Amino acid sequence: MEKGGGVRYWLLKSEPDEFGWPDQVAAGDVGAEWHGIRNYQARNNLRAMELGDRAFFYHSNIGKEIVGVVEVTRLAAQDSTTDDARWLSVWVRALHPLRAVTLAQCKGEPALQNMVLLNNSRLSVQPVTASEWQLICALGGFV
DNA sequence: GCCAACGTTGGC
DNA sequence: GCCAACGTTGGC
Repeated sequence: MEKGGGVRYWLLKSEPDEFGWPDQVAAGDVGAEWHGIRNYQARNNLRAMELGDRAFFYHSNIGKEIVGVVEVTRLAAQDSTTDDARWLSVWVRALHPLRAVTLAQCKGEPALQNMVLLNNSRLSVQPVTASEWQLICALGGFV
């Protein structure tokens, strides 16, 4: 568990008809609470996030594509949508839109074959490696 | 709408 | 602690 090694990278999944990129953008610099995570692995990833960490915003089900970059603005704390102390949420704000990078596109990239997105499709909060991050940013036109 | 993969629950 | 049954997620 590397600590203090600078910004780390993540991927957050949301169904766009529940909460999509436009909703995240509309939340502005204050951002929005990333709530509703009820999976231990995902929760542990939330807990590992630090201020300033960046995450891809992924549209699951509808779209199946990475559509933007968000930044962590509040550390993990009690999820406001439950009293159950096991569940945490962070806050994130929209940082930059991406030209959509589709799941199919990722599958076609040899350098992305080990992405969690391709190998554990059900995990809704995932780590992303620095090299994966850079490649997807390049594909998405975010330089 | 279907189904595979995965996580959780609960009986033993 | 094992494992069968069940529920959920998410790609197709």
